[in-house]
Amino acid sequence: MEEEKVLDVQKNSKIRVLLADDHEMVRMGLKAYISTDDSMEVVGEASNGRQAVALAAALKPDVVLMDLLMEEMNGIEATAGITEACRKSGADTKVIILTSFIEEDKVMPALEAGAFSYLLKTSGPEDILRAIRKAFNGESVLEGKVSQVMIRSTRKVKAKHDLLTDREMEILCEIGRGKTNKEISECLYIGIKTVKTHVSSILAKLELEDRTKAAIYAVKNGLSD
Amino acid sequence: MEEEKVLDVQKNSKIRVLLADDHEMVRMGLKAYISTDDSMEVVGEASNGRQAVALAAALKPDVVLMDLLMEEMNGIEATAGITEACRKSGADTKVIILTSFIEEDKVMPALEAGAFSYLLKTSGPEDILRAIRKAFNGESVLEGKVSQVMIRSTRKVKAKHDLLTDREMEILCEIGRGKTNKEISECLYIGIKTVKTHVSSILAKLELEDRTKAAIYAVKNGLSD
DNA sequence: TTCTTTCTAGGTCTTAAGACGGAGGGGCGT
DNA sequence: ACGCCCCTCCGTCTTAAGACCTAGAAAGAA
Repeated sequence: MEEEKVLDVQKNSKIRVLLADDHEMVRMGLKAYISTDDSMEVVGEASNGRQAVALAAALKPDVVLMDLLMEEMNGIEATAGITEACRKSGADTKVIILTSFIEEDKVMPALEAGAFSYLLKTSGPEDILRAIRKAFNGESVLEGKVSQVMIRSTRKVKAKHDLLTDREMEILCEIGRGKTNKEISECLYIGIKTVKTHVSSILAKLELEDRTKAAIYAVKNGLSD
Repeated sequence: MEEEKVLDVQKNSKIRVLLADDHEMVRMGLKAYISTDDSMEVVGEASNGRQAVALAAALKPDVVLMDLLMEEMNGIEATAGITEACRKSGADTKVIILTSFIEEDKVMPALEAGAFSYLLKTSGPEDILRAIRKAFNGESVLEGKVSQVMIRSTRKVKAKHDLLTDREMEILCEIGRGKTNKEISECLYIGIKTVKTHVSSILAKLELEDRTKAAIYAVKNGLSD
């Protein structure tokens, strides 16, 4: 019995892990470490978000270790894509965010996108292996500082700016790039009066007083690159 | 002849590499990869800048792979420390900066501190091994984008905003927090006219057109928390 | 169809912003 | 003592910003 179970773990039910990180080096490090643990194995590697989603759909891994900063498609979008695909296919893939910094504004979006755990790369490899095992068993792990951030974020709930219309978002982005109403009207091929109208409703919706505050909002929320 | 040289490389003069990165994972990845190359070996690992300097002094490695973001002492300070120690001891340790992002403001300081090469972690491991060999042979490698940044940085040399006076910096910070002239005048206990004067000279010095652009500048340069 | 939302735009009015020029006092180096 | 820079403030003038109100066209939902 006992032996069978062990065999099970070793042969049939190793935890299947997909790595998603654009740094080959990081993937190697993770792979090297994961390979030292008999209960899990790396079944695939993705170097960008798009690949991660595709591989997750194809491989149906138990766990995805996901970096947030990737080209093509960032980790949050990829996480959303994977959980969405899971919901449809009935698979049960847990996404563990594994990133370098606490980017306050990315913790909540990541969790909303369906991330199961959130770890920092500063955690030792042991922590990561533990998190993989826990995720497989349905237990979520949030790095210490993450929960603090969550508490601060809970009352925010949602980004205010998603009550903006598409057009308003465009204009907010331009404000965040420092453009004047006139410049915005020229680059969007609309009248300056129209721009003013949009700006007014942006300020009202975001509860801000002037375009300068709107620009700061845009920059801090990464809306204008 | 040829063979002797090869033997030399394999037996006596493996390139001795010191790793300095606070992520154990990254060190593992690098170590794994370097171990696949017979011409080099990892002789030590440091998880912060202070350790890196100490180990470099003790081990006198040929090459140090140095991350920029570390606790205790950052990569730039550590690089400066190592090159300084080298100069005194006559050792010839090459420091290769290996970091995640192009942080424009850190490229030049790193090179000034004595960094020999500058690589991004997005480079594949092959590039890194190549850079190690090249560094050992006295050949410097700058990742593509780095040279572009250098060109852009050469004329800047310094951040524009350090030609601002103390008072102007204070006011720029407040602008970056979204305050109006009136609010600034109140919180600094000066007249609104005075604020306007300062704002005008800030805009002139930074070559910006309005306070919104100044606010964006402040936020992007992290001047206003 | 009707109602609602979004995008467009015009008019009017108020005010914050910023340019430009002048000016006095204080600190600091030579 | 003199010049230079910094901080302070004044007045004037122009214009960009933004509030507030109105309104038409198009698209989509009820």
